Amino acid sequence: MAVTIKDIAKHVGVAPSTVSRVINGNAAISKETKDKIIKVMKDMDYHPNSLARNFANGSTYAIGLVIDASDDNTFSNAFFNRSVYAIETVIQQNGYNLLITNDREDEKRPSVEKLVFEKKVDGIILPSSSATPKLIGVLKKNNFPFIVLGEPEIEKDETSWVDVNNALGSETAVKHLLQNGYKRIVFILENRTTVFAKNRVEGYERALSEVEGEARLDDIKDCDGKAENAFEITKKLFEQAETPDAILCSNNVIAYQVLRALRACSKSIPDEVGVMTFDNYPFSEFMDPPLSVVDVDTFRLGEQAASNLIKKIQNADYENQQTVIATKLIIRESTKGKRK
Amino acid sequence: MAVTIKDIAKHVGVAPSTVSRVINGNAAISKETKDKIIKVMKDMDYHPNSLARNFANGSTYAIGLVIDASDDNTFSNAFFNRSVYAIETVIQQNGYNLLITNDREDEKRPSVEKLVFEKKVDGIILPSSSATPKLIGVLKKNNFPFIVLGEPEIEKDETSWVDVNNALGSETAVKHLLQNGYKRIVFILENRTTVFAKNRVEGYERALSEVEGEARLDDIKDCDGKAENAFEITKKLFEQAETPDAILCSNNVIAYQVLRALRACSKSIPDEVGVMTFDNYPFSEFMDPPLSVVDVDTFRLGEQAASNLIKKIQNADYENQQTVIATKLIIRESTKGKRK
DNA sequence: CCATTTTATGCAAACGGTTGCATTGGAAAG
DNA sequence: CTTTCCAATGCAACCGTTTGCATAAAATGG
Repeated sequence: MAVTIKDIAKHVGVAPSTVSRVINGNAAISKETKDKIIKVMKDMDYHPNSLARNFANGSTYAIGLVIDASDDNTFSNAFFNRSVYAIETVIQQNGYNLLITNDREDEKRPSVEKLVFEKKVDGIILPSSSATPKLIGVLKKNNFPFIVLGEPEIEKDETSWVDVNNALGSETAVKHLLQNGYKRIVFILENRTTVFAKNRVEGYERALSEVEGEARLDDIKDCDGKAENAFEITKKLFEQAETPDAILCSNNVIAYQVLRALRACSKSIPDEVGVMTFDNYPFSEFMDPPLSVVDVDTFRLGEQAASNLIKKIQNADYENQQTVIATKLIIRESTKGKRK
Repeated sequence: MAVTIKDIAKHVGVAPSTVSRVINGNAAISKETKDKIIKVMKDMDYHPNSLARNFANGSTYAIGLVIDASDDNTFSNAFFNRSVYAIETVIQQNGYNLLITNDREDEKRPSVEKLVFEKKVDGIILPSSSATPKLIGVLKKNNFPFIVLGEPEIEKDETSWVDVNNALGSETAVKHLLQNGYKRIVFILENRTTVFAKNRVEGYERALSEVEGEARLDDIKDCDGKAENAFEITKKLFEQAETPDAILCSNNVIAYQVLRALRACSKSIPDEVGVMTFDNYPFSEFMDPPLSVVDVDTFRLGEQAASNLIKKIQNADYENQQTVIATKLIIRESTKGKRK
């Protein structure tokens, strides 16, 4: 067996409690004793057993991150990664560990609830797609700290969440396009049913509503979850009599398909058609032409979520808080302006 | 406080140990008692406290996954995601939880070693980039179960690891190109120094060595870690007197840049130049033209790693094992053959 | 029908820390 | 020189479960 706190105590000639106090630094211990204990701990290569520690403290020092397993889209996951990285960074700085669980609904006792009931984590972060009434109910009933990543569909005002200002993001994007001479702007989304998609649509419509009758509101296209459909959708757009002169994409994969389609139709960017997309993938800068984007700071998203959750864990009556993170427009070649 | 095993015992009128045995189902308990206990557990909404449980068992039922924090490449992480998903799936099926840590070298007591010393996990999975002599030393000294994701640079034969058959993968790819009439094949890598890159180069050279003097071995280009450099590299290739007629890319981002460059040089694919890449990104199928790829099954990679590690955790003298996963050639448009 | 084995259950120690309370010795205060 | 107070440390209970050993009851065998 490994060396325990008692071994240290025995060797130094003090009580285990004294050693414990040195480890936790939460009580007055004479410098002399302290130094002796620290030395012996080093010499004996002692490491506190976190199992025992957690048990005694009634805390796991772990926070759970739920991942929507049904989201098989590698690319959007890639994007999510920055958030995960941020979350991990913040909670580690605060002495917590990150426990990741896929949200599988198919089991009798869903794994997420298990984390709560069995006290496997001190708090959880979950994507809005996992924030079902059932789960939220369980969490609230148990007074369990949690925060939602992305604006939830339910109990918006009674839960903590962080999200990107999607509405304002697309509003700004559309306005930028309008200012650069583009008039009929089509918005292509991967899946219109999510909350964030709705918010983006809202911003899109808001921006267009300020312009006199020039915009057509049926110019919102849905890829039905398959970004590659954007290729056909775009091609069809340009077969119509009245063709658009700008396309706003809800992500980079769609943007890629749009670029392909425009090439196939021999449309030049940005002269004839402006293209803009959400999500600043590292490589949008190197696309052809370099893409203007609505940059979403997913690192800050994760950072906010994590620090918020930790506050809640450490202070039970920390009140619910909704944080909205601003997007940033990055202007590149693809929206440089329409040729008159 | 939550309801404990003692509360259950009291209500049923048995000893706590009996309840424990029912929970673990590892002893003979009369059906009658068992049913009574189960009923009361349900009625009182009892859930075993895993903190206490883990403590008593001396096990965390968690496995640690180390992520190379220095790898800021969102795209390769996206790829890694499939492995993470697989790992999570397998360990959850076995009753373990997944704990994720970024490998930060900058701290005094590196977080990875902390996981080991403080018994925060029962075993760890680490990428070969984190498999430093120091860490491996610590793990071995503590007889701590671990498995490396990707062929490690050191102690290849004395550690467990899983990897993709990179050498054979590129060998097959090159042979396919040769068979389809391409003669001078350039290999563009993101970073030639990693083990897996070396293995790929090895396969590339092996395939070429079987052909009579037609191949030039200086046809290996390194992007110095920046995939976007592939654009310039490719363009330069076609400014030379003797131009290549096929390009093998070490990942999709490179492939994308290569496609761009070829378009800029007005080279047609696959007529004049064949293009092939590693990693079957969902969208390589929708590139222009659809890309032939060396498909790397990262799901299986993670799956293997996880199940291997679990065996090792549950059976201390399970011997080290090296698993190499075959790649698969997926032939699409981009290597259809050179026009004679 | 008694001896032996098996089955079902209880008892209590153990896991390795943490922490409230008690105790001691010495310093500060009067 | 007492009295008071505080800093430093020890004692022992406790956190919730598991498990080896003991025991009683029931089943089996001869």
